[in-house]
Amino acid sequence: MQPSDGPEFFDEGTPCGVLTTEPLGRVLDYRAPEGGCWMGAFVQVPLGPRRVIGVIWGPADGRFDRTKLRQVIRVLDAAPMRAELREFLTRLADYTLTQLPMVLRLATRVPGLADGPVTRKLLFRGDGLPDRMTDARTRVMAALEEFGGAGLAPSELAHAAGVGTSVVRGLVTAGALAERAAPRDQPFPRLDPARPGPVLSDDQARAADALRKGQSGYGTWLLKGVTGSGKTEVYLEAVADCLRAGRQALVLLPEIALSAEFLTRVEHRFGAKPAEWHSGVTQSERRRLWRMVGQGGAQMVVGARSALFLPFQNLGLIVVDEEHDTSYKQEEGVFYNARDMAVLRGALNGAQVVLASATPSLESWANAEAGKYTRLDLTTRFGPNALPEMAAIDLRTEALPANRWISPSLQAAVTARLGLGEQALLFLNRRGYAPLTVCRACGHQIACTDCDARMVEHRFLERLVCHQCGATAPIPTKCPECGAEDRMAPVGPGVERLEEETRALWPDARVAVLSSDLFGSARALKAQIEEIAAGGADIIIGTQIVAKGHNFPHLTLVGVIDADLGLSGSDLRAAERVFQLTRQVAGRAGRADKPGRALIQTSQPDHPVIRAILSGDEEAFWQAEAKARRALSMPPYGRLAGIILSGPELEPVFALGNALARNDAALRRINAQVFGPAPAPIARIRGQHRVRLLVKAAKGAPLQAALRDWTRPHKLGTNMRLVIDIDPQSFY
DNA sequence: CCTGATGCCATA
DNA sequence: ATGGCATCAGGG
Repeated sequence: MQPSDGPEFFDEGTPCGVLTTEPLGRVLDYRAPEGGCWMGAFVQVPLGPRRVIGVIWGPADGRFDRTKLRQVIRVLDAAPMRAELREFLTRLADYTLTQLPMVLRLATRVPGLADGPVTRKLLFRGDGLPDRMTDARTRVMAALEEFGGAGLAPSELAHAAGVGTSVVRGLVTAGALAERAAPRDQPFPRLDPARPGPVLSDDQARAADALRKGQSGYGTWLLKGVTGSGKTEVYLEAVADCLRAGRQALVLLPEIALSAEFLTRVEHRFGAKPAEWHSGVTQSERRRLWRMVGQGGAQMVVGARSALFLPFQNLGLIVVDEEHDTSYKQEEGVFYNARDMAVLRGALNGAQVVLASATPSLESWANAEAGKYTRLDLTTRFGPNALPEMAAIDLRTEALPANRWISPSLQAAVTARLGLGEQALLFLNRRGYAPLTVCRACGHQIACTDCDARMVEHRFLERLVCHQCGATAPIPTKCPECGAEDRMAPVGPGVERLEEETRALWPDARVAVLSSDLFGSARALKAQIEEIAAGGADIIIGTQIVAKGHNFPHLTLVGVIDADLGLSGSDLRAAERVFQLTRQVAGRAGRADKPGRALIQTSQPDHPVIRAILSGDEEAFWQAEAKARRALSMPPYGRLAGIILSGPELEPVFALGNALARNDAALRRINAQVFGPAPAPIARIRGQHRVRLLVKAAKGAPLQAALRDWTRPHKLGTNMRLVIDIDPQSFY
């Protein structure tokens, strides 16, 4: 486990480079400890008055006065970090513009790393004879005979014998039982890939075969199949091949999809459950998993995105299930997309990567088109109801009354669903009450004084809000232009106004609105979503956040209020979300045997994207969507970066945003454009005001370097933060 | 990220 | 003078 010499070994007292988990932005030199140390070793080092954790990262830099070097305190009891993982962390830090120590932190987040070898006391047969035998004592010795080959903890032994722990203690004192220290962290039960798998359909067998033939070195697959088509069985065959080759497999699932059901399926296939890594796992299990993964004592890990940073010894396969799920994007601390980073880690480890989804992201679809990924399609559908009934409501022929946005056809459909006790979702990607406030006397439109943008009425806040700069103003009763009293009128719908109309149409229905600005915290939002999923609402009104990886099992009708909004480029992924939402309804219909329906209100029913959605022709949808994105040079045919500024006071945060927007020479050098500043989707989190800018560049442009040059000269005020979000998932 | 040093101000 | 707190630089 520990290399004892060679070029990667540092003899006691010689300088070596240590990367700590403190945000220093550079590797520090230390003298090797007693017994020496080696590349990748986890160590404890003195830093100022403290002791911190680090990893031997390379040879000493040498510029620091050698006589002033402090010594590594000790090498920690953990398998050294392999070169592939060190390279992965370095590349991830470069790509995401995050300080390397922050990324190292992700790979060292394990309880008890700084502790010595963790042992526990186990009992074995002792040499002594007990002074007297009782019935209870006989049972204890018999239980030890039966179960105690590898030793038993006192409580386990007492439990097995059906006696109290005092009986066991008495036998220890008498010498009939001996205590010995044993490592606490035991290997995980072996998985047996030789067990017979399920009988696969032709489709599945073909896909599994292709994966098997590819099992040498790196390669990425896009495994596409509708819900219920058996993607899991296919990739579990890839896991089986990986295990047969003696390598480790990692299956990533969106946090929300991690379920006992999945673990049971693995157990059926391989005879034992895999190791689990996610936020709900206890500290001691996390420690056991982390150590066992590093020693080869865990063959298969099922985990959330952070499992990507585990110290695998011989990683042969990474599966990213539900690869389109937006929760793979971490938008806090280190901003990374676990799906993309899985591909990077796979490449560095010479591992296979399988991206699985019923509705792949356009990014993955395009990578398959470009030949970077190999596509595997499971085409078998089940039942005639696999697709929802989809129809356009042509707003050119079905005229809506003034200030109404729910057409009679949609209204009738919702009423029918409510009668069946099912849920309906009305999708409108516009926050606030009304996007425009107009004077009916003179036609004046209330615009932001600082921006070229109209003020959006937010009745919830009782203010007009500029979505560009975040400025707010009271809702006027008098026209600022002509002075007419009480002639100001809200024009157009936002979700708040749609809620008003909905409550008027269905006064007895329980209506829930999901819009990012109505929630102070992500947690409150998640709680609300879970309540709705459990049936806590009859009608859901939502902006794009409703599509963020959540399933609503009672939902059978989706009404898209204004599909044209998704086509105008205001939100990059709106069309993709409309498409995924309709597919989501399709999944429900197939499983619950309830016919699903999607009604799309549009005034452009002949638009290629709308037509593709209506026809259910997925390839046509992607082709159309790809064409639209290419025309705008948007991802995946262009690059984006979000800049998030935050601080306790709004004004200085905006001032910095404006300064950045003005001084964009470094961006212009690579022909990148900057948009904003605008309030972030969640404009205030934990008292911090958040403002964001968006940078758009061509696909091949050296974006990271330009962003570094651009932001470096700007000094941040106290308590202000600037973070860069490469490939942002959501933005306005 | 922590910590200890520094400096400014409010208070004894 | 003295202590409290906010701000800042340094860490090998």
